[in-house]
Amino acid sequence: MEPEDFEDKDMLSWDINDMKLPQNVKKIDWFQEWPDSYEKFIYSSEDRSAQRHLSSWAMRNTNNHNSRILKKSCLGVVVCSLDCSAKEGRKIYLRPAICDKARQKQQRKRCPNCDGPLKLIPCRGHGGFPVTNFWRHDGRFIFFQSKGEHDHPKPETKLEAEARRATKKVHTIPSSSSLKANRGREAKSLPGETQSWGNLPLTWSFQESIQLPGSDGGHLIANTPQQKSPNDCLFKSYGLGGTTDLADPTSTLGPTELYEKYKVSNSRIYSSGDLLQPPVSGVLSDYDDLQTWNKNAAFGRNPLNDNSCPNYPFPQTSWPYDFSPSQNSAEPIPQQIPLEPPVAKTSSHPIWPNSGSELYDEKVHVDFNSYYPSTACHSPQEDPFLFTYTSHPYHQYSLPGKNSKWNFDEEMRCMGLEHCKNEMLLNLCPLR
DNA sequence: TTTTGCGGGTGCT
DNA sequence: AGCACCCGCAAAA
Repeated sequence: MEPEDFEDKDMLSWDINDMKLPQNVKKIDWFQEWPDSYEKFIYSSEDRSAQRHLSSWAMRNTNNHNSRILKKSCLGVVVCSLDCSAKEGRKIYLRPAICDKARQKQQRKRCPNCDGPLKLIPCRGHGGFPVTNFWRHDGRFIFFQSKGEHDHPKPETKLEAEARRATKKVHTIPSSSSLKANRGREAKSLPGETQSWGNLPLTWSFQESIQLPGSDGGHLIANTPQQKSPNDCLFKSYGLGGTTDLADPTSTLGPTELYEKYKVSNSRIYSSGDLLQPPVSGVLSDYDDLQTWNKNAAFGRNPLNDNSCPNYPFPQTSWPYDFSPSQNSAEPIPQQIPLEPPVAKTSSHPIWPNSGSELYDEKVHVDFNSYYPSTACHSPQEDPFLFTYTSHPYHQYSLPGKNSKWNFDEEMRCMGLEHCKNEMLLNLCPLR
């Protein structure tokens, strides 16, 4: 079969090992942050996340002696061997280091919660072997195929793990007396914390704060068997979206260009009305450098270039599919991105008051978009929370149902997490 | 220091 | 041959 002969119904019939892969792809997929089961996706070659073969699962490169197809296998998840529970019963699900050496080193460390030994739960979701992911670049697309179904909880995401390390560094660098003072308090509150694990409060609290159970886009909005990327969820949740217009030759903006176009200045995060705000008054005292705060608070996540849907423009209300919150959560939502030119309309995002109108600083960014992703887009599997904590190892929040329009206050109340809201800003500062 | 990709090599089926 | 996995290397972050 010639690539050109592929029809929509054949879009799923290809195999990563096929000599020829479909090239007349009409719909490309949203980047999947948590691909699971036996799935296949076709991403745009412009998709930065796809280009980087990203996954929130801890995937390590595996040599398959085929330079055309990149193969990665899952490393599983690192848990506390004592099966301790942190605040509110949350479990420890750390991201295994990808590097063998780093992973060995990691396993010698202690549980950040109880100081107990850590253990690695290997992935055996593919016939007893780790789940494997395959990536293949072909033409204008990047083909992805996963084999196996993860049989373990989700680890923290790459960016979350990086943020944890970064936070640790911040802590190990005495920069001010106030910082030192807070260290003492923090150390006291976290007897199990080691230097290596650094600022757990930040990671945990931040997750807790950002995690909006009720806004679980994965279930709430998309509610498809497979996980949606953070951005995916967000866009769907708010009826937002973008597209890579491969069908329209007149389109002058590719995904990357659109991404650049919609970058928002770092200063935006301090705008009134933003979900995340800079540390205030006393809280801020711990951080002389706002950027430092900003960086930590942001977890360095920017879906636009590091995470999911990196290439899709921000807010656009006009979209071939109705991803509005009102959509029945039980209804499957197309996960594919039709390659049709979007009708660009200006819209105001609930948490990006002026999103799309200003530019993000690529280096110091707060990416609200990506927050949801790992927090709000959970598969029915288990929920690692942003930092691998969860109220229940395999918890799953109830679905708000049709009227899932996100209301921060309401969600917090409904989920009995009112305190999250109250502590949110404080939690954003790792040195509180 | 860690991630990522690559590739040589080995052992198993 | 296909697969899993080990190892080391190099580039990049």
